[in-house]
Amino acid sequence: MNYWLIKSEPSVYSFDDLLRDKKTSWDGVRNYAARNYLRQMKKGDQAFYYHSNEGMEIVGIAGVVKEAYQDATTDNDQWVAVDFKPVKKLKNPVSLQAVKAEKSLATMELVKNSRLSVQKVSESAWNKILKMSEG
DNA sequence: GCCAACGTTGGC
DNA sequence: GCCAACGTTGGC
Repeated sequence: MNYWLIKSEPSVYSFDDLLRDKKTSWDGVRNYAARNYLRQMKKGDQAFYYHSNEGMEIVGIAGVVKEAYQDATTDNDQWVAVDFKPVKKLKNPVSLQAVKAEKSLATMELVKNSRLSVQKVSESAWNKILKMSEG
């Protein structure tokens, strides 16, 4: 089981939108690094849902319900989409600021490469952030 | 195959 | 709204 982090601008598609829709297709990714992560995702994997630009915080957890398939928004078969469902909303969102302030999380892609829209999260970072969200 | 120019993302 | 950081494109 792997852990991930997916980013979206809440004005475009927020975690609340996902809660309302029950399921969404994560398509339109046009970045190779992000695409490679999408391809590695397995059904049941979980991902932090991060709001970029507005909020700048991890607000919830989404789960993979359908593994990588041809992205319907393009004919180019090198791009893929993954389907997610909402798992749960975090009790307390974990802000980028809080992640940055936590030394053990300094190596996260969220901190080091803020532009990557799909990221991998280590198990220890995952557990750490979960703990922070409960506090 | 290198690298300058350009476009986009996202934090501030 | 600005701009740094990064990825992509395209000329050579």
